[in-house]
Amino acid sequence: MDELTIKDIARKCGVGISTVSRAINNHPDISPETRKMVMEVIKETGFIPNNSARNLKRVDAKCIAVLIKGITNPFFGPAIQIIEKQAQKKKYALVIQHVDAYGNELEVALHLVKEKRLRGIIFLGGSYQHDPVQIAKLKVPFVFCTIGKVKDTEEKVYSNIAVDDRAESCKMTNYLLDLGHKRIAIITEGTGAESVGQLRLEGYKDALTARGIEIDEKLIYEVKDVEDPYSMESGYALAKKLLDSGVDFTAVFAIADFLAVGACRALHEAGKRIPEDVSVAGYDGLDIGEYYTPQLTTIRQPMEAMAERTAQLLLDIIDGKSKHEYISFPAELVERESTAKLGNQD
Amino acid sequence: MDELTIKDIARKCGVGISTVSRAINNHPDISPETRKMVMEVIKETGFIPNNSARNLKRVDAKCIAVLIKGITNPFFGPAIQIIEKQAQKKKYALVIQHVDAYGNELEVALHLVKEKRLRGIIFLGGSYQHDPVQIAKLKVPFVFCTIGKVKDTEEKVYSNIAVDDRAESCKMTNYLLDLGHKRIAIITEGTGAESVGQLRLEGYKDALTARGIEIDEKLIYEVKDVEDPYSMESGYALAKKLLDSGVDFTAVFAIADFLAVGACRALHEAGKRIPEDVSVAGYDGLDIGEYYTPQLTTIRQPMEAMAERTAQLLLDIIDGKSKHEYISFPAELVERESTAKLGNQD
DNA sequence: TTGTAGGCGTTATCAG
DNA sequence: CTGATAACGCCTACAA
Repeated sequence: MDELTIKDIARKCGVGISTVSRAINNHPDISPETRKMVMEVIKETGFIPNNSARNLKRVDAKCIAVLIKGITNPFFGPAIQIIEKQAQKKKYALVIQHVDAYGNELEVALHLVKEKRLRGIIFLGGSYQHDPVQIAKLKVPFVFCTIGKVKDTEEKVYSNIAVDDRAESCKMTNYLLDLGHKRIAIITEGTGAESVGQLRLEGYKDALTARGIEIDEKLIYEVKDVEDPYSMESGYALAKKLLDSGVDFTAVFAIADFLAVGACRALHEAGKRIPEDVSVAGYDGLDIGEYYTPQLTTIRQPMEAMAERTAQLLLDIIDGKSKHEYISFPAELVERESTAKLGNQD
Repeated sequence: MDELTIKDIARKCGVGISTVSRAINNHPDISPETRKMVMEVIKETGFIPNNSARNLKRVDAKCIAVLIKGITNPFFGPAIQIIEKQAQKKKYALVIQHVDAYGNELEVALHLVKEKRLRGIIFLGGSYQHDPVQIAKLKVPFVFCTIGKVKDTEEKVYSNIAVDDRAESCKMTNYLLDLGHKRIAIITEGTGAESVGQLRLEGYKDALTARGIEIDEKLIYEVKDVEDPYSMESGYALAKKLLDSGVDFTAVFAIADFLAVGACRALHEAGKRIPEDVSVAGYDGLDIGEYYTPQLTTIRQPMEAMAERTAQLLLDIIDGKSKHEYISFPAELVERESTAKLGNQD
């Protein structure tokens, strides 16, 4: 009596096992009364079908997964909600899995596909560079969302939906340059050569180079070897380093809003006013940027729209109604309180 | 050739199925050379055992789960890391599952126990009131972490590790009272009668009542019917309502740091200085409270210590080395910049 | 040390 | 419409 199985239910109902199965799975060929009776007993006894057994046998589970990089990244919160809704609308089950910052999401995906019978996968965040061997092994359609660069091969084997991180980063840097800043420090993330942090750093360099400003390595700070590379703590620590270095700067571009917040605190503690003494810019468009004082100038990624498109695209591909695509979304530079013209502030 | 199974590996190696299984599962009775050979083939072919099949058969999987209330609650980030480490130390696999704010975590737990063969469960956040029928159905040991009230029955069927929300909330209210505030607005969460929001509200009332101050319902604001009840957005909206109501107040106690941040913004926009015009207090001890300007006075829960104790307790109970316990952790009132004496500020 | 056979709980495929 | 029965992929006695 420890674990209830479908057999017990069948016996209790005085019907065959398959009848119970049919009732559970909303199969058409079963009489309404029988179904009702069976369902009643199931409710009474609190029977829960064993998912492992189902996954093992089932071939056509309508199920997709979303793998999220980072245990607890608020950036993806709204995206998940939206994907959930889209999946529901098409009657797909959705499994949500977090992958920690230094984990290999493709690896996790491979395992998950074996365990559940996934029809498709969405990757939220993470690396844009993956082992082609692993990519080849992943037989179900998948789409990366929010993940920058992508090698444009002739035959697309996956989809990608993202903002052009390099260009947007360049845009923000140009914005700061237009405000008159020349000594712009950047706080970026350097966990690996294949993360958005690198793309955003490149965009920064692009902008400076285009204006003929030499890139000063003393103004580049990279988060490394920490559990959460996009934390306020990291931003704070690096901004402190920057301040301590004594190097001259009038603006800080943090490639994530959280980093920007941390940087703001460090600057504040050092007696710098924002934006009067130093301008600070972020990236992502998190809520906190709106509620922080000063409100953060940032690059807002259209997360909702991207998530919706991602889910639709994946579902369409599964249905054979679409091929893989690389889609670039425009981001918006949101001017707020944390940046100002050099020498003529606010 | 679509899906590799243990049989294929066995054939490729020219050994029996069970030999492969033994190699995979680190069984003792297998010759080192055979194991090595098998493992090599597995690596080459990229074979991944089907987890569903394993779960179905296995009885002694060393696996526990942690269920987290809220899709993306940064509050639990550090806790998860710690639990992960403790589990690893004891060679337990850890399944991490998020339950959305309005989902039933016990329900999810029941399903998970069936699917994987869990030895125990940790609940992070969520309701403290559960259907006794469901509780009874959950046959594996489980411990609630961070979840306030608990009915003290003679025979404990689960464990609970938490701060005394009611008392701590009372402490914070008293602190504000001691600063001279009498008109203290509270922003709390009212999603259900069984959440920590209610406990904290009670603590607030306790403090006022003890001082003979009448409770003014016009000062009580509850978040309701939103996807994320602990958001800055909610705090902002309620603080705005409070301001618009024209009711008199000199302090705001938000029962979560995020709510406090939102409230701060609303006050700031209304031209109120913090803490000169209005004191604001939070609860939880999130990072943001430290980096926000002004830094938030808050109740810091010892999340790390609680998480560690939680994991240890659960593992001990599983090993039969301990019985269920209700453990209360002390929280710390952290005085920072957002609160000040009434009429004699900062 | 290794291989064979049976079964975990379900669903799919058949006959009735 | 319903009920047996054979898989699903793996683990585990048990036999060799």
